Amino acid sequence: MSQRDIGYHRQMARWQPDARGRLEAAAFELFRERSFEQTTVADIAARAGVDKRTFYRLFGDKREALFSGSGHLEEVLVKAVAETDAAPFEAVVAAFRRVAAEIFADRRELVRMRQSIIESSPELQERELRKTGAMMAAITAALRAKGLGETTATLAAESGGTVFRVAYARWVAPNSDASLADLIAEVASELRAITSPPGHAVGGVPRTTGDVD
Amino acid sequence: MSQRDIGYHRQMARWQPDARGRLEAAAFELFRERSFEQTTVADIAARAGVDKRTFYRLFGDKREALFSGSGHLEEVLVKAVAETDAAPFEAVVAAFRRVAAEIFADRRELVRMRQSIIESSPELQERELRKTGAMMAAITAALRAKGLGETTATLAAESGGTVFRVAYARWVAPNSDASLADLIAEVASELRAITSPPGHAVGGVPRTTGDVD
DNA sequence: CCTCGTGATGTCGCAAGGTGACATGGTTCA
DNA sequence: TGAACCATGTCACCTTGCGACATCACGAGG
Repeated sequence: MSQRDIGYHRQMARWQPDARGRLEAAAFELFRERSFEQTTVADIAARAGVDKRTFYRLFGDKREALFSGSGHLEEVLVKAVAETDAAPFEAVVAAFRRVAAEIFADRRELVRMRQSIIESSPELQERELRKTGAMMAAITAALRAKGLGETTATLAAESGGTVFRVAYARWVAPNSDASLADLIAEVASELRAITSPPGHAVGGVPRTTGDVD
Repeated sequence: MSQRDIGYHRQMARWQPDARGRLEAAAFELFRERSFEQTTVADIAARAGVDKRTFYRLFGDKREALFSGSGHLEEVLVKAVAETDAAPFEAVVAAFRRVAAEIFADRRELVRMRQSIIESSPELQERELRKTGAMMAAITAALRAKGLGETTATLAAESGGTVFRVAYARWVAPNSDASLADLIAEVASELRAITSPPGHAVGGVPRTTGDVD
């Protein structure tokens, strides 16, 4: 069943190395070939040459195979937020622009494929929502660690996240060619315009101190 | 097993009426008594006096039993947004204040119980995220129907949603007694403060007027 | 060189989520 | 009276996920 007859080359370990990587790759391929729903964990394991049980030991559940990179992303984001000393919202936007350049910039095609997989499955959409939610929470925590109040921190993190999601959606869209970092800057500016006081004057906010708890 | 000795009063249908309502109630009770994970669909069905298969015909999946009201909520929200003619962000905030008064105001305790159930289960959290996401999409659509651009509509809807979520979290919190509508107004004003243009020379975004698609 | 422990895997079995197909029996209308 | 209807119950089955136990290469000692 598995490949026990390998072992004729150097290392010659009992099992081929990087089971995790092979499983991620197998899952990605299969989700594209068939769909997420029509791919069985057994299928993924088979293509990766391991047992179904091994898949679960490495991933927790079928969806996780597509979200392995989110940990790293969160890490970079939190560090970026912690290191800057700009105002909360600006700090978060800057952090997103940084990951845009450091992590996403060179992977547009890959991101597009991944996105199309996610969009085809409600289950994956839910998981993505949870992952981004966790990232927002991490950013909020990082902001709070800098002395900000709960509400201010949450609002800054969530708003920044909204800006990122909108920019990201545009970036991933078919005929888009602008850089993600630029799109983020644009969207952030639009958000400022939209939330500026009812009247009109997009400039000076009429007081409304942001004094939080 | 099912409903044994009923049928002595008027209608006397083959089955007790409102299977859906009984299932929702049974689920709510059981999720509180044990937890979501430790409650089986079979348990819920048994308590409601119907078969497991009936549960699935009415709900789609186990989580759905807790989110039946979201349809109504979305409906009211969309209508409120469609009927006003205020600026986008203000329109969304106003819509949320309306549902706060019309739907949530009298149900704080129930909402608290429900929230504690959701917070104890990752699966339910994911589902809630998806439901709120769907509501934001509906609001975005309502805004677009009024002639707004995709980005503006999305940003207004999402920002309004963020304001609502933060206010809601405060409202549901243990020692809170302020009204949800008031909290929403407060939080909205804080968001305006946070996103108002950087003091002055912080991070002037390069150009990028808020010109939407 | 043998032995034992360790760790990543494979095997087995099973509870629970979810679904298709078909059986049932009140209700309604011709 | 009878047929079409329709919400339910029944049954069989697939898949997800997990606990428990068996394996076996590899490394540390004796």
